[in-house]
Amino acid sequence: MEDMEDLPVRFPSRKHNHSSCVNKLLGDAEEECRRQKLRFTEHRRKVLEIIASSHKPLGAYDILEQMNFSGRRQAPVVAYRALDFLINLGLVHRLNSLNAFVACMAVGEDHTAQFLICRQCKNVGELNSNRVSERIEKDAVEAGFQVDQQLVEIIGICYECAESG
Amino acid sequence: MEDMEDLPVRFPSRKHNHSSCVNKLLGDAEEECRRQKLRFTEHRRKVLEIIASSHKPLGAYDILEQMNFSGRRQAPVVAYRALDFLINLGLVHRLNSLNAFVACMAVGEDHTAQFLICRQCKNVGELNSNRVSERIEKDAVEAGFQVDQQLVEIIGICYECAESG
DNA sequence: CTTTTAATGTAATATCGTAACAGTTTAACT
DNA sequence: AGTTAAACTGTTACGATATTACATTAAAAG
Repeated sequence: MEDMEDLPVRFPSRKHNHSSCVNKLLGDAEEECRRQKLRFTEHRRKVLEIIASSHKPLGAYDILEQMNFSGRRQAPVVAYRALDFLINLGLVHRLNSLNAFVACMAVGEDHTAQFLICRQCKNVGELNSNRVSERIEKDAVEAGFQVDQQLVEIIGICYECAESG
Repeated sequence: MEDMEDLPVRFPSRKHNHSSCVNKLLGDAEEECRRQKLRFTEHRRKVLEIIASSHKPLGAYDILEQMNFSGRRQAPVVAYRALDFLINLGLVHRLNSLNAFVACMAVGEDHTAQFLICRQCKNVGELNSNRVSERIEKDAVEAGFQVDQQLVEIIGICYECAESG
């Protein structure tokens, strides 16, 4: 009989409250940085805020455009440095098929992630299926391969887009 | 009880015969083009040959470098056009995490594919696990997502590299 | 043999990402 | 506090990846 674990998934509804999820993520980031004695600098906060304010993946240069606090245009490396930091902390994920970035939707939950990319509305959701990651791990090992990292990106149509035609 | 289907996997051994796999792939390509009434032009043949001659993923510009038949340097678009063609035909796969390309190892077998990328020897193998693709499909659907395409890239250490330390 | 479709040649440019190095801020330790 | 070491920032330049646009040529279909 099949393992019936619950299947966590987060796909951003069209009507969910953005500002609350941004605030949660900023809070989590602050806490995590305190715990690990890392610095949550202005750039890092700003980049996280920008990414968290959209569930559509943003390119590094999109982010950069929104970083002109002082009217000054930042150099690309500024965005990339902050992104590296946030990715290492697990607060941001990189989507390889899009060269773009999204906020993590399951911070602090010790999760695996597979990304659900809607090619219509462009929103990205996060499937946190241990069944998928375990299946991959097992089959890779059976094939003689030792797994360090899994990248799973699933392209298709989300529930809301399927409904509205 | 668990489904015990066989698990096809191709990881290029250090001592396998390259020229025979190149020839097979070129033959498959010709046949497939005849069937679909598509043109297997010089550029396309050359690009496929270059990719098939290596199990290490090649970037578009690496390929380009090897295309200097006539001493003439080709424009990037030449490589990208041939790559698009070969990818649509299923003869070549793109690895998103590396911005690079590899030859398909299971042409004409109507297969799903997950890529095994060895971070030591840089060879890339192909796991053709229907169990993995079905698990992804099921869990995505259960999460309300309609799947069009799956991208699965697995980074780790291959069997031969694990053996030799 | 002409019409239409597909492929090529060529140039320019867009997009994505990193290296290198000097200067500044922060944290940690006398 | 003053010193040192580590982390972060500013800035410039550049490298790597990929696409657009358009004129030309070759091939297939009628």
